[in-house]
Amino acid sequence: MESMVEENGSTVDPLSQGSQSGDAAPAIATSVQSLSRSQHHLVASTSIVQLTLPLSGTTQVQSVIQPNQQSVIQTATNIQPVALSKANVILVSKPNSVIQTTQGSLQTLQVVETGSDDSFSDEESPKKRRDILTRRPSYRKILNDLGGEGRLPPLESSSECDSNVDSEVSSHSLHYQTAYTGHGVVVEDAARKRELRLLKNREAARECRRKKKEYIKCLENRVAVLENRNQTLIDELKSLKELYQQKTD
DNA sequence: CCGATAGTTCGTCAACGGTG
DNA sequence: CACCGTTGACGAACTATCGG
Repeated sequence: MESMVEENGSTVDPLSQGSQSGDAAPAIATSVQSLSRSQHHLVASTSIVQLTLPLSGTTQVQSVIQPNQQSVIQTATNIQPVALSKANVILVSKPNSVIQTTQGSLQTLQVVETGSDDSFSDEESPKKRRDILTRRPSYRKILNDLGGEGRLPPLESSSECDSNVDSEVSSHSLHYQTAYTGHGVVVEDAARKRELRLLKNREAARECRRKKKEYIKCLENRVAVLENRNQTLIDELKSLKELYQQKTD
């Protein structure tokens, strides 16, 4: 896949970035684990573009521009929200980056060094740490959240599939009721409960995989949008640079 | 055509979180 | 706490591709 390229030549791969930083950024990013056995820790940004800007030392800053919301500046190890109004252009000068808007107002980017990639404090419980690292909202929730931004439709309630399950299960249940007489009722009951559970889980797995595919499609669409937007911004940056160069000459 | 290999799909289990 | 839904992991079955 083509990487996100920025002024200073650094590249950002929107699908691998989060695994490098190793932190959780719920405000702007959602991690996906094990989309396939050879594709671990795919990370999707909910932003339109991300620019990686090397600053002093090892600190990196991701500039996240969202079309319908305030933009966010995030370091690789910690979230650093900076308000940027929509449609502003980010001009980056290194090493002490300054966020500059086209309206002329300057917003100095304050970078907080955290010292290590491990953004978890000692006070956080192992369980919480593990949850942050490994737990992920369901595909339904992720897609509904994305849909809430107004760019993606909410995930359908899959009522068709649910109703299919219900009808199939209920028909089995009816069948079970007729078998609850005579000896070995307990054993038979357990066996039928297991059968029912397997049936439900089978359907649940199908539904889960369907949602997963849908989610991946959304991510792929988003990548395409991000790449387009990235190119637009690169072009815009280039023209602004040329304009600036003409003025200073 | 046939066997080997890789990739995909499906069912199942287990772990976890949410809910009543 | 029991129950249920969700989803990662695993193995088996199936499918596609390729070289001999």
